[in-house]
Amino acid sequence: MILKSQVEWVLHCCAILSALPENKYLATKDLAEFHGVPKEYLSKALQSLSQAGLLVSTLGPSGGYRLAKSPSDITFLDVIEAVEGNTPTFACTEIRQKNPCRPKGYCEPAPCGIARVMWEADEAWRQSLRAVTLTDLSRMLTEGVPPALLQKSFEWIMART
Amino acid sequence: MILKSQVEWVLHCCAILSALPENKYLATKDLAEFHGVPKEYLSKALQSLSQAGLLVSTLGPSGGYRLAKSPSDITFLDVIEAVEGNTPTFACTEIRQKNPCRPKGYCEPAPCGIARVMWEADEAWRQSLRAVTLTDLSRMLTEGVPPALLQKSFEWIMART
DNA sequence: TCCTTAAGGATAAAGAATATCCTTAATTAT
DNA sequence: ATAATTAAGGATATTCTTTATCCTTAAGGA
Repeated sequence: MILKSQVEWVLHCCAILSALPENKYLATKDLAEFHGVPKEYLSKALQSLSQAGLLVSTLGPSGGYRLAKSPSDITFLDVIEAVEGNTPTFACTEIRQKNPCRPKGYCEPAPCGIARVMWEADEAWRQSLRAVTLTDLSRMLTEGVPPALLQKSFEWIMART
Repeated sequence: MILKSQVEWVLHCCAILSALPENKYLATKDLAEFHGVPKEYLSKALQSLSQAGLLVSTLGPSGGYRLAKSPSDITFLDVIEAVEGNTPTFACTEIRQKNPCRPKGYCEPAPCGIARVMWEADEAWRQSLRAVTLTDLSRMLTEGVPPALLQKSFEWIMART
């Protein structure tokens, strides 16, 4: 069980977009080049973020994507769920109903205990990811990085907005 | 991102095995029939549990599997990791190193902040699953179930040990 | 001696992840 | 106007993982 590589990509993209000035857009092409990932496939993931209401897009030259809201209002979970969907990682197939001793037509009163435990763990995971915003991300990704590299990266991005 | 169906299967199997008397074994065939899942494929998963030291197997007629230790000493996480492996759900590919502004040969001082957040969420998930044992599972799976059904199921199993 | 069983290797089928390509429509710059 | 640029989305291909199935081997019990 492993997350899509797109999750890593879009989180890095969000960090970049967090640094953009108001109403500036950055194109998929540039985000793909900056991160060394395939443009077309990254595009699919960014479309998902757009549909989830996390990004705003615009067409034409100088078009691309920007954040739809403040970085402090976008969490890791928002981004991940936009790409991965929000279906639980555990799919209960109710195999207890296959029990050969079970009376025909018997109806279980509650969800299977196994599913409940798994869903609770899922929720712990989500809770942890809900607690981190893009603002936190920006801080984490910049601290410890040489100022010269930060500056150069910033200029690289700004030259393409 | 979804867990293998084998995870559900072996958790149910562990619940059954928890109910076995000391030094009694139940065969893959019976576990597969009870849960209505393919015997050969279930077998692979049980082999994983065995290799992980959670189950003990024995050959020949009246052979099969039993728990290798007390149900209170086996957690959900133990079982899940035996089947799924313990590789983190987030695989950091270090795409920050693709940054075109990054000096050649520059070495990052610490793991990527994104990976750290993801790994922390992973740990929250694991922590939640470490907190539930097979003893807890037995209780959860039996409460609310009609005593007649429990009894019949127990007899079904005992008849095959 | 014969039957049953786990272990494990080989292989196949189905589905998901990872792309690539193309068309369309909107927007901007010239 | 026109041409260039861009996101959106459909179609398709490739690779990898999951989900099996089959077979052989060796061990244990009747």
